[in-house]
Amino acid sequence: MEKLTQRERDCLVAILSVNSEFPIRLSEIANKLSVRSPTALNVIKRLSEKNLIKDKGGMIIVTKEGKKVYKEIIEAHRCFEALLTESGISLDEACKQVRKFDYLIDPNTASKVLSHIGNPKLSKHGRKVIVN
Amino acid sequence: MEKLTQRERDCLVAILSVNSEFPIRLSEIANKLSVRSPTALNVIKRLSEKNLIKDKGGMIIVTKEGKKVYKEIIEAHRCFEALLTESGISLDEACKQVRKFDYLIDPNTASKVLSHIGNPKLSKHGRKVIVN
DNA sequence: AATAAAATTAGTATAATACTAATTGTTAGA
DNA sequence: TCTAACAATTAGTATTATACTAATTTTATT
Repeated sequence: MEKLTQRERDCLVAILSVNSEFPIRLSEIANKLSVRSPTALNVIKRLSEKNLIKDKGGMIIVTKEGKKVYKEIIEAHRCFEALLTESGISLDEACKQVRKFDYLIDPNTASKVLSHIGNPKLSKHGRKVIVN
Repeated sequence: MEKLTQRERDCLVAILSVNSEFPIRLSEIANKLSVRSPTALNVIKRLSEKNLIKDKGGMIIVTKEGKKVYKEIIEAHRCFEALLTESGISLDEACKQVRKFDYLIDPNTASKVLSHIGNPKLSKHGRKVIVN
């Protein structure tokens, strides 16, 4: 799998972190990324070229590969977010920090570290560990 | 401080990780980064623009700020490298992985995590924790 | 001084990022 | 159904980081 950029990571996470059952809109993505829609569309195109999403009748569909990559990012995120909160960093700050590198962590590495720190499922604040 | 890129990070680390007392040569930097000299020179120029290094009579001098940034990278590197090796990842692999994100870690975050995991000075292999 | 090695300049290219302006498409209300 | 509003897309431009080759200049070493 080709490496993602920070923007591509944020975009993929934005697409898959929607609560609603409706597929996310481009304008909503643009909003979440704080860019204009042509810029968002550009990121979308790159994610498509990397086969992480597909355009299915005007709708953004995340591919199997895309879901896999997303899960790996989430696992790495959870892992390091937990580490940071356990080190005394606030959940918000931890999330903000970890976003900058979770997508760079090798999945195998994340999984080993996650075991090492005891597979945390919840942040120590009792809040479910959220990615975005 | 402006954010560094991966290349700029590698370059700064290369410059300051030389054993010899002689200032590093451009060709040596190019070699370490596996790029041609014009490319290396380009990175050097960007580091200069960010006031991390200076050209002092044809010699590359690292500024106070550059040394500070370097130390922060090293601390973050040591911190996460230790975490990874403690999780059962080989030192070589840990180093390789951590290089990809150590320069993105907030120094304050690194310092807190470092305390949390017990301020490791040595890798569990008994080798001094090396950055490059 | 002559040659070899190193550094630099000039020129080109690509990928990622981001914008505006203009156009096309869609949709919901009158 | 028509149209106004909103959404998506295209076209065009710009910047930054990255990287190359070829040519030139500078610096060392015999």
